[in-house]
Amino acid sequence: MPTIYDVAKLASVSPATVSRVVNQRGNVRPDMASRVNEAIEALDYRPNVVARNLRRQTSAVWTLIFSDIDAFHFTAVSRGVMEIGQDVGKSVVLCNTDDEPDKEQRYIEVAVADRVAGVVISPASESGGVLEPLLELDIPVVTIDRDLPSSAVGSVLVENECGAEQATAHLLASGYGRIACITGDLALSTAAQRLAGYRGALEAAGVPYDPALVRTTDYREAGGYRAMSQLLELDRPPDAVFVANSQMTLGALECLADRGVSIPDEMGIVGFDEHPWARLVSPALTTVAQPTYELGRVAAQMLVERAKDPGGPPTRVSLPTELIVRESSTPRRRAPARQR
Amino acid sequence: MPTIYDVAKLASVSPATVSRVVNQRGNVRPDMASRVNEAIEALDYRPNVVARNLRRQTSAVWTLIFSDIDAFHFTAVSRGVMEIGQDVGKSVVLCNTDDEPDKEQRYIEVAVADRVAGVVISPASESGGVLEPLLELDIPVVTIDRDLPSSAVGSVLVENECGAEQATAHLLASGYGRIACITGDLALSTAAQRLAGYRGALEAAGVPYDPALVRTTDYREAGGYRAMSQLLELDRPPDAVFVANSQMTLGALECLADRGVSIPDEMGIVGFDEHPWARLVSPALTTVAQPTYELGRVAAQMLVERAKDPGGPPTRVSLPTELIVRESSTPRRRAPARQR
DNA sequence: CTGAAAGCGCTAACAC
DNA sequence: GTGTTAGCGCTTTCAG
Repeated sequence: MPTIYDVAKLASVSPATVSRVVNQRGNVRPDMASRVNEAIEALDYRPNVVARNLRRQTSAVWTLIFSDIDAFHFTAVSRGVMEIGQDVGKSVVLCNTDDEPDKEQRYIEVAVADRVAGVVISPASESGGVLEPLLELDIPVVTIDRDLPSSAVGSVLVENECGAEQATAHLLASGYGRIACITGDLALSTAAQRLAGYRGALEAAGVPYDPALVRTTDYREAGGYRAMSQLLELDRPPDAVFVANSQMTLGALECLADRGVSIPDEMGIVGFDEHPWARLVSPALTTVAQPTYELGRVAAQMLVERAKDPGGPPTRVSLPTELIVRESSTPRRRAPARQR
Repeated sequence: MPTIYDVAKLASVSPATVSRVVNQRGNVRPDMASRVNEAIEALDYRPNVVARNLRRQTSAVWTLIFSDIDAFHFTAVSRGVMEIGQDVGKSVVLCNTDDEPDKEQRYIEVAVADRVAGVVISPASESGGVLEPLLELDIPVVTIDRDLPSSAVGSVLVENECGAEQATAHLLASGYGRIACITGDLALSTAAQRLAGYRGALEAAGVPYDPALVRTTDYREAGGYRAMSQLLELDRPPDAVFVANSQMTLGALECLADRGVSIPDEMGIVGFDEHPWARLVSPALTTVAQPTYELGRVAAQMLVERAKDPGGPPTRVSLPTELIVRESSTPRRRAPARQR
């Protein structure tokens, strides 16, 4: 592979001049420039970005560290990030922590060692400390999805509470009376906020809060199935359920299908997270859509802002959700609430 | 940020010794080693991988270039790659070409400039040439999903033809008589192979091939919808359909729902690609499952093999599919084929 | 406007 | 077993 010296020699100029041509900095006499370009062409020269980065003390890489396992969320967010990345010449390296703090820490170590230009992370460990090494190096960090208490970092979140409240209020308005909530580990801000939204809606409607109707489980499909089946075994089972993420919603739907519970008449359901298949299950599923793609874009945007102005205070934004009403929450005629 | 020299000074040793300790190469007297480690600790030293890579002329990055847009396929494959990557200390940078050859080329340029350690790519342009720059630099390349004619590169494909044949044969065996096929642009090897499998099954069963029953469209949801609706408008519409990818399957299902065509009695359907929601649509969808995760793992594995033995001939493997039979292709009683 | 030269931080011969 | 030293390929002052 030819180096900048080979090009310089062939074009009978100094490497500095070649560098100027390649990077379009400083002024170079047109005839020299074209001589250089010819040499580059002739040798098929390609600048070595590793060397450039070492010299410039910069990097053209962002790290995207994901804890979530949902394929759609993940894909949409990373697309958002990559899109902005492409505009500003950044590559995106992807890391999946599977929600394991160990893995998360390892990936952060790697990001530090690589001196990456920025990190977007949905934290697995919701305690601040993990990000320290990054911050020490002044590497811009933006958290997404989940909040971090201590953060001196940017964050772009979703209005989970508001979204959950809307969903629950909608179920109420549709005539359901005993509404359950399946959510995740309350140590996760998303799970806690979505539960809070659920409670908020009940309160606002003057419906008493019944802890028996709330299940916290892991954010997986199996958890959703289990939680739903427990709810059905209650003495006074619910007549509707708000499920706080899409994987648990899959599980819950499956459980309802297995038990032969008919939606939306015997049981109304609203799930968090929009998916291509939401329209296709029958009845079509009402969902709380997150602006996933935007999430990625905004986070990436913050990274570039922060790189421009490292001094400024970190930005924190919260993006709105959208309730998409379909059939699973809109009974033709409300069945009377079951009494035992 | 402290450098290796700072550590050396503090530990009163030479930078070479620090390097030896950090990389665990060569022998270092234990007492020195611990002095070095203390200094590392004290200064919170973190090796600069950029400098190391420049010196060693290596890189710890793989590039994964994707043309496909399907979130599940994409996620599963990249997980497979990342998993192996983590085992061997490689980071994975992700690129999405949206099937645009321009973007693909740009990403390849970047991979070259970064001197990455390997590239996994599902080619957007199915002509070989694009990979030249990579091969010139002896960067190991493995193609996935799609085949490249000219390839001096490794490849891991899926037995598309066989999978499609099984799917079609299954529809035949279930009693369907007029089976249609919705596939993608035939310039894509996957689309062509899946069509070939369909034809193969018909032939094997002695069923005449009717071009009117074959639709080629883009691999998207809208294309599937359109194709399905055209098929329904035929003088003699099909009584079953094999759809060559998941996005088009979504579209086709939607169309069938809109038209009130009942599955599986009026219309049987089998889709390529397995998804979490396949069980949940009703009736549950019969699919041809690709070993997506394996695809990624095997491709990554090839990258490491190839790095070990750059001389050897490129490996080419083809992974089997699995037919997952559900309700959408298994009518209770076969309705008599419609006559016009 | 161009060239010489000094590093960026690290590793690997090569001496000792 | 350890230290010295010369680069990896590039950019960027600083002179000219």
